[in-house]
Amino acid sequence: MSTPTLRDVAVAAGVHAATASRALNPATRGLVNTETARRVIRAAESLGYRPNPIARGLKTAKSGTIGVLIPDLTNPLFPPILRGIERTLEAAGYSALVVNTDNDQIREQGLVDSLLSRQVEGLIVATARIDHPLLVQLHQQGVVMVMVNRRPDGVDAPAVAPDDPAGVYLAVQHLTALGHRRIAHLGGPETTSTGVARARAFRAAIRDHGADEDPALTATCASWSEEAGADALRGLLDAGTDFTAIVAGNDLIALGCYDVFAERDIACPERMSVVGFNDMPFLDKLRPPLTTVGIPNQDIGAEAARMLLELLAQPHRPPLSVQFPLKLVVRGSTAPPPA
Amino acid sequence: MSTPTLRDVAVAAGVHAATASRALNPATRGLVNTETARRVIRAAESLGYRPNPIARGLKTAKSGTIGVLIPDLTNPLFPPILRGIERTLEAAGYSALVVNTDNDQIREQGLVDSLLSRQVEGLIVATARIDHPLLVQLHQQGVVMVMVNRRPDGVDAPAVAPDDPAGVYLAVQHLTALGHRRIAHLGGPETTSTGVARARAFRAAIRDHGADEDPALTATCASWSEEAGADALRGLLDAGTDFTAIVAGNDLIALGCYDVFAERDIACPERMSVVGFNDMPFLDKLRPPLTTVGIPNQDIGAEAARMLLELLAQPHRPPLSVQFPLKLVVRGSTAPPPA
DNA sequence: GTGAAAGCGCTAACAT
DNA sequence: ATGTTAGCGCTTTCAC
Repeated sequence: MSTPTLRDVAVAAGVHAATASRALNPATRGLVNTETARRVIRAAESLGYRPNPIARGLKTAKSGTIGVLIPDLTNPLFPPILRGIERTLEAAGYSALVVNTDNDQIREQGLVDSLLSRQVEGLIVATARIDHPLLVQLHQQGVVMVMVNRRPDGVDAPAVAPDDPAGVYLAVQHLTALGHRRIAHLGGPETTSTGVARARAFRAAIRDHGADEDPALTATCASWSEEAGADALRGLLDAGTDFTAIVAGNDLIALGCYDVFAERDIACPERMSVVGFNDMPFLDKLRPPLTTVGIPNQDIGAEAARMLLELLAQPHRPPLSVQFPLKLVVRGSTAPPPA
Repeated sequence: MSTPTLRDVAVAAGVHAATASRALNPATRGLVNTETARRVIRAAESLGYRPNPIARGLKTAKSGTIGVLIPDLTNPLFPPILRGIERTLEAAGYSALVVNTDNDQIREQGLVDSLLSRQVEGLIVATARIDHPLLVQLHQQGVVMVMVNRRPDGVDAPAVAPDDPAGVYLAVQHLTALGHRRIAHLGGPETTSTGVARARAFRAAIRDHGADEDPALTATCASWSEEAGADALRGLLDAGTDFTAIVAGNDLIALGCYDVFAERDIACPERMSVVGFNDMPFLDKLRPPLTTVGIPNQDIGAEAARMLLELLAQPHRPPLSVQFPLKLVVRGSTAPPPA
């Protein structure tokens, strides 16, 4: 009385299991008599037959499953990405096996092992550090993968990422248009490619807009967190550096700035402007609402999944990477500098 | 040169595949000579053998996989729950197959079909509506499941949920202690058990604390969202109802109140206090920071997973439900009523 | 204690 | 166009 098997369907339709298989699979249905096919399909329906992808996978060496490596699902950046991934995979009959690595290399190793032994056909990796030996190794082993947001050195896999430089450019442009000349950057960790890329883009954008190029205006945060952002800002302030605006490496770092503003009674945006990066949810509820660079995360996820599916279909395509355009979301945390 | 199979290990160790299987499985290792077992294990290690759970599953009818139904991963309530689930499953050698239902019944049906055909051993369901025919049906079919947060009528599965009445009680207690007598409730939709339970608990708490029991003080939101919360509050205000504090059905609804406060120039907390429910991230960054009832979501998820595993191990256990204690997080959105 | 053999549900040659 | 056979990688009787 358990779930009916292909054999049951075949018996009910009066055919051999192989024929039933062919009839049920749209790709091979052409090989079988239309009338027989209809009969098999009807039998399958009336029995409530559902194919067992596990058994199929054992035979075809395809699991219909993609592994997704996320560092921390609690970071609001990732759920929309995952959403996009799932939608796309789902439409293609694939499922996502999602794991949280907690940015822990040991954990990651174990989780990847587990994914691989579960026969995932490919990996979508949103956890890349610049130096990422595990990924290099997997890539060499021929594991098909697509990177999201970041691409480590030495891994020649396609990546889909926001166009960070363009985003930073938008932020700096906005601030200089408001009249700011001394703009600080609170960058993400130098161990992340995102951190490095945004910092580099910041320097270029400052130059392009003719603002002050002062190395003292750049600080690096120990992590992408409020605390690290607050620490970095305190450092800048304590050093006596003079500036009227901040481009934060991401929204969390910008939130850290808010903490310091409260601590030291700095009026935002009157005395200091800040721009975040990511457009996390609920930023519009802050006081002041945070001006930030918005990233189309769901689209990015969807594109990553699309690319992976394509790569699986055509293993020898050149790995093209794509960059998504960003948009500045202007809210209340930016204003002209104090006179 | 692909990944080594059990047979390869067996050959390397000079034994039969069956023996290798026994040696590698801790549960059956006792059946085999200690020395042979050691040899097999060594061979497995040196070949980098990793068992194929798919093949194992085909034989044992166990996939090592649990389906998790989430309405919307973008809702910050769910990532921590999922975190707790994954941690627990992972420790037990299980993996989670996570799907977003978008609260869409058709979609949900399809996703559940897909999970079931992927042979999930059980379901953790965080999407329950009060009336949920699909779950009733699955439950009748003997699908093992555990509910998170809500339990629909007619489904006799264990549930792990926050102790909502206790949370509402804390909120009301806090407000009455501050001196509020006329307290409004902006409840969640009546189609959700959470909405109904919290509204009921609100009335009871009001009575227990001797505050005004006025039916006009209770409104129901069309959904658990900012917009719906704002709409409900506008309705109450427009009706001329008099009150000095609000217990919102959840944080999103409370955020909707903030919008209306801004719209109508109502000072919070001076003229109106609000308490949320859930303690979403970043609530402490709002102006004013939101007082809310905190829910140990990760613990809840972990417990749900634990219960499901237990249920799988002992199918005929009585379905015990558990309720998690909540704590009030007092921030800046609550103060004594205006004099 | 270990090997032989069968089979989980399905699909892909191969044969008819 | 359909049936036969074999086998994916593993576990589990059942013999020995």
